[in-house]
Amino acid sequence: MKPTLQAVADAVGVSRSTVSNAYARPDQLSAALRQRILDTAKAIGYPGPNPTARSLRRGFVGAIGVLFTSQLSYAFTDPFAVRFLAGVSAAAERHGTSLLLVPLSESSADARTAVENAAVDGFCVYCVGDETWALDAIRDRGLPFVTTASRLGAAGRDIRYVGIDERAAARGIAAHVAALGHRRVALLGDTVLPDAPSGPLRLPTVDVVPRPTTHDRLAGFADAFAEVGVAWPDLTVLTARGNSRPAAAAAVAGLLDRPDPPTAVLACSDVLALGALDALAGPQHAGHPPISVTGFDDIAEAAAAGLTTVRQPAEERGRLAAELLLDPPADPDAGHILLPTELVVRTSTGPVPRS
Amino acid sequence: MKPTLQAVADAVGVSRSTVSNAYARPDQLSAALRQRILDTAKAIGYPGPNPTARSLRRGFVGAIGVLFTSQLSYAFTDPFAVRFLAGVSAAAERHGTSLLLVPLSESSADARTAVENAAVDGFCVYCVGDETWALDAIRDRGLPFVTTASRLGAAGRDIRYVGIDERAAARGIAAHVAALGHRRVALLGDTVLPDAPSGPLRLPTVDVVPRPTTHDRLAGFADAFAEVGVAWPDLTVLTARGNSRPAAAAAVAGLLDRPDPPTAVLACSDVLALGALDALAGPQHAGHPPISVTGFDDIAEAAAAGLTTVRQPAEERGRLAAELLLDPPADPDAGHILLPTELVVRTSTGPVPRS
DNA sequence: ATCCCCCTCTGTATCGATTCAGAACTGTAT
DNA sequence: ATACAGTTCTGAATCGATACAGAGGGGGAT
Repeated sequence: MKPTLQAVADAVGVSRSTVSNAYARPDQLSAALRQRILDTAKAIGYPGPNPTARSLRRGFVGAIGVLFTSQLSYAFTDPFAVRFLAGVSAAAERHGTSLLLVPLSESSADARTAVENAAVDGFCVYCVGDETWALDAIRDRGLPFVTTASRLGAAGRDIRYVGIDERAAARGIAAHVAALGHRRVALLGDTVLPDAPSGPLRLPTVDVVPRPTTHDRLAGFADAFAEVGVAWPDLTVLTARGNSRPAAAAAVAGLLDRPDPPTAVLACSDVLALGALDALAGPQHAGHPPISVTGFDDIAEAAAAGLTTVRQPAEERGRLAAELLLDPPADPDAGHILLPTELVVRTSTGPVPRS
Repeated sequence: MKPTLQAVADAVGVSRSTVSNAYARPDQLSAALRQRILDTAKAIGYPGPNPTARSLRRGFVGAIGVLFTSQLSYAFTDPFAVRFLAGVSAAAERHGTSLLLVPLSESSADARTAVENAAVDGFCVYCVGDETWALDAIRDRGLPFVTTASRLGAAGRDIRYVGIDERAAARGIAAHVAALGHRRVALLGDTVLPDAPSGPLRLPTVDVVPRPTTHDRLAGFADAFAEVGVAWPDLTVLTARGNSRPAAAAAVAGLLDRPDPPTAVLACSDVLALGALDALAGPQHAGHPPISVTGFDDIAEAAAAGLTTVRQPAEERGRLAAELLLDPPADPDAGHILLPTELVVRTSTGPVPRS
């Protein structure tokens, strides 16, 4: 059994309070006694005040939870998520707060338990899907949180939120593509519908897409093309199972054999766009006219690949989310942040080739 | 004030134990009563058992700490560290354990406190430097841990360890470079000496290098060149402040103006190697004979850059570290794992150009 | 009818600290 | 000598739950 505070107190012959003060409030006792206590503690192998007991008594933990509404191990493979995390960690670091990464198993019941069992003072929620259970679970626990879910952000509720205007940004990059003359285009999203296999999809309207981010970006793309006379049914929608390069490549490859392949592919993320480029770089497409590709997020690889994309401040998003949580602004309106985005035109887009 | 277990017990008219059982051990009470308790709890807004109190009583937390012996926010910018983390998180996920990322401020006193205050059941320590304070602090707390520090690993102590044979792997890639005929080479390491500015360094012997990983890799490089008759003093050692591309580029650029530039640069990490390539791709080097470059780790960018490097299983390293911590093997020898590495030859290395 | 067992539920001790009002002591001014 | 102010330390209450032995009641076997 490890010695406790009490054991040290007994060994020194003082009260428990005094030993506690020796650690947490040096000004409450004489330096000599404090030293004697610390020495004795070391001598009997006291590991220092138990953090859990301290948290219980003090009423706070000194850690914030980071909740990815997907597998945690996936998060580390997503460059955008990693940059978000880097931002969160920078803010936490400055604040001296730890970060608790909460793992999620598949079943949502377990996921709720994971939220309920997390010893944290609040949550940063990185929303990948349309799940509200996570927010509900946090709210039920009465913990403060900040979210990145565009739908909730747009809801303008009292929910603290850091995001971008997904739809407007998407419209912007799509307008660029439209201005280059593209009219036969494919839109590529991650898990456009929950269980659809990678490939083309027929959707009555964009509003059936459950994931808020995917929905908003697709809707933005559609907005821009609607303005140049291309209606929703004339757009090809591709889904990739999971935000992965191979899945995106597969989805795009399936399109290339068709009689009238698109002249441009607009992806909902850079990772998907890179997958599209992979497909276009393959032998299947060799000799055919080039197809323009756009991404979203501007991850590091995008520049090297010459990808035209939408830049959003990823670290900033994480940093602000954590700061909103760690020192909440007095003004509730300040808890609702929309960050600017920027269209970055590189070499992956060009005018429609005349055939 | 949030309602407690006791409040629910009072509201339902049962004992505290019964309410506790309703949450943690459904088999200990009738389904009907359990439902009534859960309903009442929801009605009065009880947030569920307090995780901190539960941990205190149960004696474990359900989280493991991940300690980077450097700024946490740096860790997310290092591709190798991210892959390590991905591995740790995969294991944690499977085990239903959370990950506590402990932030470190500059001062080592604060850093110790950070370790002392972390509410965790054990630590995975990702060692970047030669710091032993972290291990000492963890040991003083009496917590189990697993480390990646090669020096400790090599020490063959009872410390649990997952790593690679740094020196042998480094010797392998250096032998490849030597076999290509290179004799005038530069070795590039991250923070070879703590406070040296980026650029060349004169070291009496490799053993003055404090960081274990950097030391072992440089020593491995030197081993290979010693075999072909190039002694330590004939090797140029370059240091880059921090494992960053620009710092590496700066260090290498400083060498290009010299009368006898090296024909090869062997870097201690892919990030540094990419920096070296940046410098060589710049206008300063245009028109000059190519310089071979090697990296270490085989991060994702390495393949795209055609970098010859040493592949090591990064996720695997993290995964095994976490598993060693989460289910300790009965056999103590099994707690000491050396993973295989592989030389990956790409286009960044070639024979010495005849001038 | 008696005994025994099982199923539910309760009471109390306990996890390991922090907090805060106040006791004891010391020294200084009146 | 008395009062008063500081400093240093103590005691008891408290944070919010879990564990475990055991009480009480109902039903089946004998």
